[in-house]
Amino acid sequence: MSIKDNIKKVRDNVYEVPGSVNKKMRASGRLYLDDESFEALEDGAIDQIVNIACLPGVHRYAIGLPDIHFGYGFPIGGVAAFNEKNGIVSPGGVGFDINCGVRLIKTNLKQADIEDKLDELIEALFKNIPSGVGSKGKIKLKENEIDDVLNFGAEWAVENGYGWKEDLEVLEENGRIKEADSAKVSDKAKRRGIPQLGSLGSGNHFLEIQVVDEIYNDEVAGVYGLEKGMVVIMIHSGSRGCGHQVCSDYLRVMDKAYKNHQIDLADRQLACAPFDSREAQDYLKAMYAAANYAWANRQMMTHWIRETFEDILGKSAKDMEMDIVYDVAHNIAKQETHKFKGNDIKLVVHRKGATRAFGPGSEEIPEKYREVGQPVLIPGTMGTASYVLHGTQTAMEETFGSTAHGAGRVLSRSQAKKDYKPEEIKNTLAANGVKIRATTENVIAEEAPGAYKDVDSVVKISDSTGIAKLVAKVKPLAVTKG
DNA sequence: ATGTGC
Repeated sequence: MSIKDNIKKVRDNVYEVPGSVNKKMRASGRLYLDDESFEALEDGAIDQIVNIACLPGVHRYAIGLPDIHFGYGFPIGGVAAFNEKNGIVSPGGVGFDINCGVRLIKTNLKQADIEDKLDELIEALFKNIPSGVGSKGKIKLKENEIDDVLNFGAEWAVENGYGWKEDLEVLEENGRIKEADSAKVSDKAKRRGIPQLGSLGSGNHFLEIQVVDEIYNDEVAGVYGLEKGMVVIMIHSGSRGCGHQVCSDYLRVMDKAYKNHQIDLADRQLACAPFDSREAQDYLKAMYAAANYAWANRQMMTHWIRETFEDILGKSAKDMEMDIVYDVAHNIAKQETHKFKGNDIKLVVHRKGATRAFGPGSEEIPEKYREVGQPVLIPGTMGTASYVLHGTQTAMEETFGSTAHGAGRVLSRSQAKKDYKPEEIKNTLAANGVKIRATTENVIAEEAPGAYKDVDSVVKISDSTGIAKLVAKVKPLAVTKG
């Protein structure tokens, strides 16, 4: 008997986990999957959806997105919203890499403009943007400056010469959540954050030079400033050791808190506290601070990417129109107001491996994108395509304005190393015309595309269910890996 | 993801 026997299909590519599977459930679950990925999904990830649906104040349903897979407490590729009145906040619902996210930068260059400079460009990017496990940034942050980074995020970066003032307009939250409070971040997290600011990280984090390969929606692509054949740059990076430490610190706090507040948990990894408790409020302020760190981090890398293109191509970044298209968070919880049965409900929306996909008219998105919905950036795996989608009204109604964030892992790192040889992967990439520069051979095997679910199908399910709609496909020309 | 184990 599998938990899947209890699940019924609601409509094409949407499954429901009934609230009756377990007596403790306070809501039902929803899974956005096609039949094939539903069959392939591990029961453990569905168990996690059931566990979340048992948490206090869970609103409507616990959601599994097309890239759902088993994670720490909460699945990755999931959304859960908890009512501020009687609900909880949980670090496991955000994950370790707070504000791991994606930024897309456009140019006015065509592939032909950079073709003979591509080797030089990727080599210089690899050199100018520190990457790898434990990598350190190249700036020397003063002890007291880390508080400004945590409290002001990308604003701090721009004020300190990293990038343009107008960059801030096209970042989720304008690159700074004002409720952040560095006083709630431990000294240990700050100590880890200080040397790492302005670095890419490792694993599936990357920096890619890409070309727009296909346009699915001319109108929206036009609004986002994208056209076929355009060279773009994508950054996939997070809050490094700083966010990791904030998560670890508050998991410990919450492990005590849930007992003190007498919250019944199906899994200790769901450790949480009531929204209005001191523990939850402290976590939110610290988590927002780590999110700000990640926005500052991507902002600094943006600056060095522009400098690198200027150096190699001999034109100014302004002349190359290296504007940011958008920047999205993939791991974050936010206080948001959502409509339900005609009422405004205040929720803490936990997105773990999920992209905000606010639809047309949302005041939270830049004015220039408001008529078409926000850009949704979904990275592929090494050497494969990435996608730009737009947020929709359907997402607002069904998924708290959220959609998938990428290709979920299907092989563990160790398994990937057994199954793939770095040399093979490099040859395959080369055959597809993709250049790669990585810190280690190891990471190339660990990040083999075969170790991940196909991003194309993830995006297709998002598009067909309407929780985000396709705008453009971009394909890599060259990639750097940490 | 991560000073890739406390």
